[in-house]
Amino acid sequence: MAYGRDWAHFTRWCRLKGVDPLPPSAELIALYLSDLAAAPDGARALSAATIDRRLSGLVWNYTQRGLFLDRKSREIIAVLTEIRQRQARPPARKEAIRADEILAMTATLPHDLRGLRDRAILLLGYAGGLRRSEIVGLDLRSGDAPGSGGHVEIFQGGALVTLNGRTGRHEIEVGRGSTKRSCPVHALEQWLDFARIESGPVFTRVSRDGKRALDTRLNDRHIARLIKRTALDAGLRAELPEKDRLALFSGHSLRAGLINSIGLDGRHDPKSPEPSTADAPPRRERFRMNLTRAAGL
DNA sequence: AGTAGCAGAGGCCGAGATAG
DNA sequence: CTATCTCGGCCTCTGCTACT
Repeated sequence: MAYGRDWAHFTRWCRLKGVDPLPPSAELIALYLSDLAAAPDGARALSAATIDRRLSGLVWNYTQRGLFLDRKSREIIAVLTEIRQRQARPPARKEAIRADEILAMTATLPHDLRGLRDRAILLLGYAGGLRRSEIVGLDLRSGDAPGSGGHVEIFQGGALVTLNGRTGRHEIEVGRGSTKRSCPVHALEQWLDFARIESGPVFTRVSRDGKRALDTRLNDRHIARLIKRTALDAGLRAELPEKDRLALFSGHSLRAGLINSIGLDGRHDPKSPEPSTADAPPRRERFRMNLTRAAGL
């Protein structure tokens, strides 16, 4: 339970201040919260959202002890409002990546097995607007390999990515790109072919010499590192210092990039009505919304 | 609308494999 | 052997979403 750590942190703070965490006192909590926002003794200042969540943790902990902390008390409301006003700023956004930048990034990859894999990851992730965890969770065929979060099927017209999300499954159609160099489906086929992958995790580890595909699923952390490294190598935003450039690109950038380039609102809408299937061609032949072309690949 | 809870993202560090 | 590289484990922070 993550709330256990909230409690531990709070009681440590109380010890340092020489006060008793029990019984709950709104004044004490308010003091604690404002300390979190003020970054005491060199610690990093927490954001209002985190402080809010910490407060939830404390309320929960008090409740577990049969006690009641009123989070709506005047003192707490006042300090939270003050923190929010002080920190008011537009939410931090990761830099979105454009299609030409993705191509520049893939161009920095070598032509060994690892390079094929990473190229497929970048292009597929970008064209499908996938999260890093969604990318590494993909299986070939619908299987239940450990850690599976969905699967991908390849057809003539493109690839169909099916994600098993928390809120149900949804499908993403990834069409073919305008050229082989920019085509996510081609990159995927190349990787699967040379890695001799016929089932199980789509993206696996590669031996260090880049000649053999291993059978363990890739960790999602690799995606984040891949994006940052290739963005640096490709010289994107070269006018910024390296530290800023690293902070700018994250594993989220693939998703954000697609959203920008085709103007979606950032979420797949599972409630949007499926087109009538009465006389539509079979699902796998449709690829009605070519995200790949829309994304500029 | 506000809250609780979940899960995604990044930092740090170390394990394991391989190159020299 | 040591150096280097890739990647995963574990942690914290925080954004997102379901629930009330």
